[in-house]
Amino acid sequence: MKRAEQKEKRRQEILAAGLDLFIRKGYAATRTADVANAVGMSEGLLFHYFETKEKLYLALLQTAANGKDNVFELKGLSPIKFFEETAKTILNYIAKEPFAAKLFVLMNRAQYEAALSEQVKEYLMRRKDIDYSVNLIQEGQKDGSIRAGDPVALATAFFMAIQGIAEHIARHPELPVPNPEWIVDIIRNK
Amino acid sequence: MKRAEQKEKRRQEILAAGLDLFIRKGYAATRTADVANAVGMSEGLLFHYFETKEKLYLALLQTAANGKDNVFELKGLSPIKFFEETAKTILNYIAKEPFAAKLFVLMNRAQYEAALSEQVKEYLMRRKDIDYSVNLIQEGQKDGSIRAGDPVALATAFFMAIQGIAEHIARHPELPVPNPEWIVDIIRNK
DNA sequence: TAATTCATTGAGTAATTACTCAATGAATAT
DNA sequence: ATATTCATTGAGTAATTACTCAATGAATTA
Repeated sequence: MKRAEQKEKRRQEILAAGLDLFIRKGYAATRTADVANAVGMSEGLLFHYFETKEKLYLALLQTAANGKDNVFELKGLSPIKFFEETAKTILNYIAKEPFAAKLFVLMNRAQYEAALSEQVKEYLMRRKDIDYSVNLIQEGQKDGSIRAGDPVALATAFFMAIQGIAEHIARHPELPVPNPEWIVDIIRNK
Repeated sequence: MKRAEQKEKRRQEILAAGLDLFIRKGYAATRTADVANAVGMSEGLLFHYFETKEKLYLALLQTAANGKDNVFELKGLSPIKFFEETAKTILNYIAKEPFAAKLFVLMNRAQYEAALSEQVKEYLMRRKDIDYSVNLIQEGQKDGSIRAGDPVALATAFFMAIQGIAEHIARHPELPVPNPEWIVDIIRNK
């Protein structure tokens, strides 16, 4: 069974190289030749592993979607705890799992990337995190744990702050990762 | 002088359409045909106004660079005041001047966009805002206005949070804009 | 009015690039 | 040992796309 192992290993190499290039240069600007080059294989061979460039992208999105589900298995927590755990989970991932961090970036970017088929768009988060958390924000405002203000604006600020930080750190893994509690202070009532 | 006025007006239309598409789809994915279409002109005519797609991009970057200089005429303020003014200025721009907001997004994205010539790269911010503000963070930590923690991580958190929020709002102008003070609370000492 | 400038178009071109495919040889199975 | 599978290559193709250019007619100038 050596062949199957090797094949899977090669597949993962392509996925990693593709992910890195996609989040750095964007989907459209990433050439299949670039990906093949990064892995150290001929361009032709790439298509032995993934039928099309878009299917490579799709495979990454599916992986990301699965990971994201896990991150958001955080229901049932008190409002402020939910946001604390969310920030902590995502930023910890970024520090310890660069691949996961890049997937997070890819996932959020995918919404805006053009030139993607309908099939791909099915895998996109429709900013459910924000929708869901708007309710939580309102609860938190009632129990006094979250500051006053427009709940949508608060949710946007929280998630987009994490998004901005995650994008930057995913591209510059050498930089120190901010403390998740700092981000929670965007919405926390003091 | 009607001709010159019309020409300048048309030029601005192209710049606006290009900017919107560039920040939505990215430079590489934006077709010159898309831009022409958005303005309502033939693709050929576009090249009567801008020699190349890249020179259109460059023109936008130059505009952005000028605007940015103004935003960062904020030296001489106390550390925490600097960050308060920075957050306020940028987020106010986003609310009131969509064009300026999109320029801000473009500017920050440009660093990562591939397929750009050396000429373009001269116009890119080298994250001077972060470099400069690391010193300010340290001062603020001494005078007690800014919380303890790695200054680079704090500066990253602050600017990347603004970046993430700005990107999102520039693309969804209908959403409520977060209060700048919330963002400053990322770094503020309480 | 006549001459001239120039905005505008649409068809065409050269370059790029995602993807194909026939050929090869090394690993695996028999 | 022989046959077979399949990873791998590199040359080739069709499609896309940035950009060109000759032609046109409307606005401007003389």
